[in-house]
Parts: sequence; C-alpha cells; structure tokens
Amino acid sequence: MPPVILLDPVPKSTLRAHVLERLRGAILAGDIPPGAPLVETALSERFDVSRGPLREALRQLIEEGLVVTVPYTGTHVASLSVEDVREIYSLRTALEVFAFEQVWGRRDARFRAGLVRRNEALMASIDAGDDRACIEAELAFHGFVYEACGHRLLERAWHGLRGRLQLYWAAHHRAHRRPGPRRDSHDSYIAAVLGDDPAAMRAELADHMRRGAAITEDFLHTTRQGEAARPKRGDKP
Amino acid sequence: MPPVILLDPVPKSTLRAHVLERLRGAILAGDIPPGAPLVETALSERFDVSRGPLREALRQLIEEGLVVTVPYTGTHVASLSVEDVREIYSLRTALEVFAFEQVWGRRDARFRAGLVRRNEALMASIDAGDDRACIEAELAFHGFVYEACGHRLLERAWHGLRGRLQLYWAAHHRAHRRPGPRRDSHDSYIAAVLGDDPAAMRAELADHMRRGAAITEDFLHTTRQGEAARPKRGDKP
DNA sequence: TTAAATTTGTACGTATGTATC
DNA sequence: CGATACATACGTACAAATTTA
Repeated sequence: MPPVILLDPVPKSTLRAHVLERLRGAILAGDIPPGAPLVETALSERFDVSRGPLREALRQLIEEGLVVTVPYTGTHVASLSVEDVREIYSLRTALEVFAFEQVWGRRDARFRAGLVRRNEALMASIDAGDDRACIEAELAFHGFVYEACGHRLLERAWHGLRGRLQLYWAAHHRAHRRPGPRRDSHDSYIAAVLGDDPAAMRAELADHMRRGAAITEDFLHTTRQGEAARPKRGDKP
Repeated sequence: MPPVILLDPVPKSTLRAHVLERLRGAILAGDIPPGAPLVETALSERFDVSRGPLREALRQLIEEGLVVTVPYTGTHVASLSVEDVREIYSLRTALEVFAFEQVWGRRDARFRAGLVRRNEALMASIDAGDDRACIEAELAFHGFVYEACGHRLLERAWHGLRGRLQLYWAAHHRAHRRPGPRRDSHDSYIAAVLGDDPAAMRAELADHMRRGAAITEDFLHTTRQGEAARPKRGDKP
C-alpha cells in the first residue's frame, strides 16, 4: 500500500472556480457586506492568486447579480433594495408554479419522500439554532422541485434567483436573530404541492411567496439596509 | 467646418464588450457553426486583442449558453438538441404568460401601439425577404412585453432564453430558405394579448409556443443538426 | 511513455477613464 | 479648472497543468 500523502486538496477544477466559491461564500456570509467595495488587487492578494482568475470570478458574480461594477471606476457587492425583493419573489412564484406543473404527473414515492426529508432537515437546523445551516436547508428544500424537473434551463433560472435570495436572507438573519420560517410555515406548502388540486397548489405558492416577500421587505424597511453606505473611493473593504 | 476624419468608432465602453458583440454575432450568423471549436489563441489573433478580454468575453457567452467548455480541454459553440428546444419553449411559455400578467392592468395606448408597431416591422422584414432582419424583428416583437414590465430579473431571464432561441432560429433559416413565422401567425397572438380575457391569453400563448417548438423540432429532426460533429482536439475552427 | 496542443495561471508594465482635491 | 491619485483595463511573455494522440 502506497504511503498516504497529505496535501491541500488541490483546486479540483480550476483556480477560478475555487476563488469563485470562496468569494461567493464570503459575500453570502456577510464577511463582505452589501455595498462594500471590491478591489481587484486587494482581493488577489488576500486569496493569493493573480488578477486573471480573480477577474473572471468577479465577472461570474456580476452575472449572478451579487456584484455590480462600473467600467474603470470600481466594483462593489450588490446593495439591497425593496424592488429587488419584489422582483425576486414575484418571478420565483412563476418559476416554482411552473416547476410543480412540470413535475405534477411524475410525483412518485421518491419525490414525496425527498421533499419530506429535506423539510425534516430544515426543521433539524431550526432546532439546532444554526442560522447558516437554516438558510442552506431552506434553499435546498425549495430547490428540490427544480432538480426533480430535469429541466436544465429552469434550474439555471432558479440558480439566478437563489443567489440573490440567499443574499437577502443572510443579511436578514445577521440583523435580527430570528431565523426565517415558522415551524408550521411549510406544512400547508407540503400539503398543497403533494395534493391533487393544481389550483390549490398555485394559490398556496402565491401565498407562501407573499408572506416571504412581506417579511423580507419589512426587514429592509426597519433596518434601512437599502441606504447602506454608497461607498466612495477611499472606503475600506 | 473641420475635416471629417474616418475612423472605426472606437470600442464603445470596453474592449471586452466589443469582442463579446462580434463573437456573439459571428456565432449567431453561423460564421462559426454549432459544435465548432473555439481556440483562444486563434480568436485573440483574429480579433487582434489579447487573451484577457477574449477570455472574459468567452465566459459571458458560456453564461449565455451559446458556448460550452470543459476545463483544460477546450471550448465549443453550443450544439443543437431537441431537449433544448423543448426546454426553451416550455420555459418561455411560463415567462411570457407571467410577463403579460404583470403588465395586464397597465396596457395603455402606448403599449398597444408599440406592440403593433413591432409587428409591422416584422412584416416589413418578411416582405423584404431579409432573413437576418426577420429574426431580429421577431425577437424584438416578443421582447416588447418583457421590456414593458420594468421587471429587471424577468428581463434577465428573457435574455437568457433569447440567445439560445436566436441560435436555433439562425440555424433553421440557414438550412431551409423558409423564414419562420407565417404572416398571420401573430394576428391571433396580438388579439389575445391585447384582449380582455386572461385565460384566452394564456391559451393562445401556449398554442403559439407549441407551434414554434414543433417547427423547430421538426427542422432538427429532418436535418440531423443534433449529431453535428462532436469535434476533437485537432479539428479546424 | 512521450509529445503536442490547449487551456490555465503568473508577473510585470502601461494605458485609460473617473473621482477627488 | 487643473492636478493627482486610484482602480480598472489591456498587453506581453512565460511557466504550469491537463488532456489527447
């Protein structure tokens, strides 16, 4: 048996992908708050990579909507706004209804079990009081139907929303200590999407999203996160 | 009066944006056919730019779904497939219905006039026999409602579909000489989306998409574009 | 096994546009 | 208004990693 060699698990695919993960994580964890400036040279130094891969990772985050940039002037973490929240939840309603319509006739035992399982995982995270895991679990729960569809474009669209959603939820749970969903919030959701009435499913999803949007909007209004420091040149990252 | 100096209009914002436009145009025009390999060094030479901007433009095209890449092996123009067509049209149905629902109560005279105007432009392109302009006009026609919504995320989602759609339509009109829509295809469409019955709008949109998907799928089957040459290393761009 | 082709990553310098003083 | 500092944008040259032939 050859000796086991211990090494940092070398960046699996590319450095760019590695940097992308870490940077996205840092933003979503709030280590770099919304509105904060992102300086290429500083980041490339912090991550110990050259500017090439870093720039490409930044481009991707721009595509995902987590980062904004103005040519020749600077790039910043995206700021939070109520219009954004409304757009996220309204579009998400349409996508999630579509997803369930797509999968409606194929909801077998595995599908039901998978959905219930992810809900249980979410409840476990709530009980454990782990906010971070809570958000992950909630996204995994809602992501389940998108994965089940086997519809790549739909999943892409969901990915585009998912990042933004996570940005808001993360800011929310950093501000207040209260994690997102009530324990019984998903009971009616599960009943509707596993039931036999498409109209009821649509109604429940619309209602679920309305509640989510209201909570998030409320959080923005009370904490004034929207106005969070339009950063100037000399600000600290 | 000062002498008029003739120069290429200098790269508008950034070189990257310029390269992106040209490369996207080349792919959609079929100058670089689906499945063809894209070699960074060759392209950067052809466009007379360094690898930096070119790579970043490629990343964006990957995001848009026009280009696919495998780390360390190569990047190619996206290939055509029937599953893709089904996904494009099914998701587009959901998005376009959502768009009209969003704008339903705000369909004023300007909205109606704008939609009719773009339809007339499309008919003019058909009469002129300009296939290229035809596709542009059809995309502009359907894009109108997305712009009218003022829903940035929705417009992003539409953009994600638009590129792929254009890829298929362009391949279609290169194969057969017959351009896409029948002259009267949009009459019922316009009547439904400007009418007062949301259910009729939904039904008409679903039907419109079914027809479009059928035509495009048919084209793929008859010409076997899907199997188009999975290219290996040494292929010629 | 080797070798070639290609992408990927690094390091440097310079140019350009923007904002601030 | 001009000068200056700053960050991005672009170019070049070379080394490394990876896959395919």
